Amino acid sequence: MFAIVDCNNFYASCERLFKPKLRNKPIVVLSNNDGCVIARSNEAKAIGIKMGEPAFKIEPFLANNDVAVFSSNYALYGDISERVMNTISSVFPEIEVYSIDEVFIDLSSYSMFDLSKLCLELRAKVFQWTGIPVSIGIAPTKTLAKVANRIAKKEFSYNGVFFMDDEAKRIIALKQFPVEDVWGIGRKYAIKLQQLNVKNAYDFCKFNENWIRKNMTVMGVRTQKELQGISCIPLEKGISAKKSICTARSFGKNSSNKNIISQAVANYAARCAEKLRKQKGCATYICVFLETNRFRTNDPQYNAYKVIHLPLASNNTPDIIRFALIAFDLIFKPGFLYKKAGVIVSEIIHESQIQLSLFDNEKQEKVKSIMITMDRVNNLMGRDKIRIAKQGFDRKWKLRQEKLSPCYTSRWSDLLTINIGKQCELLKKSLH
DNA sequence: TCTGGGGTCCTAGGACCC
DNA sequence: TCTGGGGTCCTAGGACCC
Repeated sequence: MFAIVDCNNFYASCERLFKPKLRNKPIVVLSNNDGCVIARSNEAKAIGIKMGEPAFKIEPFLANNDVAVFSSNYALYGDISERVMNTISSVFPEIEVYSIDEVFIDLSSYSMFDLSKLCLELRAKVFQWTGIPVSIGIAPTKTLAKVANRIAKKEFSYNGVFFMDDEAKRIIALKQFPVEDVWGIGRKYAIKLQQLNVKNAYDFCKFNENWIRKNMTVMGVRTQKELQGISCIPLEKGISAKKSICTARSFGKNSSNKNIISQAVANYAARCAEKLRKQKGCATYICVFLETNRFRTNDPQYNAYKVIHLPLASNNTPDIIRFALIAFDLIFKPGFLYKKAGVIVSEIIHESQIQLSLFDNEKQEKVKSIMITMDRVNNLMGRDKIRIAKQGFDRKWKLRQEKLSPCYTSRWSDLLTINIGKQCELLKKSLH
């Protein structure tokens, strides 16, 4: 048996945590650059705000409906996520953290009869300890657990926990579950399937396996088996090292200025190097890409990328920046208004496995110790306190984040202050 | 004016080998 | 008249997830 715990409207719930006034009010959280809606509270969903909607298109609507709008605050969400995960693993040690707001639990060592009760208790505990509401789906496979989770979330009578514990429940659930919502079936496959009259998860379960294998690869077959109740996707414990790492951003303002964009690229490269060091990996390839704004169809368009094979796999910031800028120089063309740039590092090997060269080992060691010191200082004093000159100082390319909430739990200066005296007065009043 | 960012996995097909 | 059979490796592109 597996469970999946999914935080309800996670980013919106995080924003609400420290602003009780927002209870029962519509909230949306925007993507980087305040671009699109990426999270909505139930109230926001109810008034018809769509996922992925560009913010500028619905600005008047948001204002008229008194919707609280936030820029995304990943420092806050990451920290709250960690608290949720820690709470869950204090109860169930066998977990797989699947995303910032989802976690799978292996329940095979528990008695079937206790599962509902245990999960209801877990849900209450997470809410009490972190303030985040969650939904829990329990089923014999991960894919079915995802289905169960959806039911737990939608049918309020289940109190946030739905246990698919027999065949009848499985069939009823699958029959009412749209095929496009199945975990592993995306938009493209859904369209093909619907054309063949496969409308819900139950139809898919019964559908021709050969067709699925041919058109959806073994991944599709695996999904089908999982829906039939045959577990094919095991729980993955531990954090696996990334095979590629990408840092890419749209600029707050389009730019054609080579200097400004190269600073942005240097900064993305620096982020990649940091992420590499964090997982003790060294990259063999580095790729830099540039994009103009594809929505401005009247503007001249130019998209380009360049991959460079590093002479020696590396994770030190000066190296990564240097090669990123070489690649950048090769693709940059003047005269275009650039919207976005990014750096991807790939073919990542463990730092202990780098092929050392004959002569410059001493230098390598030196750079390595500089990086360790730099990371330590920056962790303590704030990102980029020590940086490479190429990263620049004015940060003209930076994101637009006009509605950023405080980092309540991860920055000293943003801690909430509570006026106890006033709270006591209010409490007394309410008791009378 | 304004439209996100970060990943994984699989396969077909080409190039090459004997 | 007739033109084999078996393999590996790499990459681009397409699908998916949050």
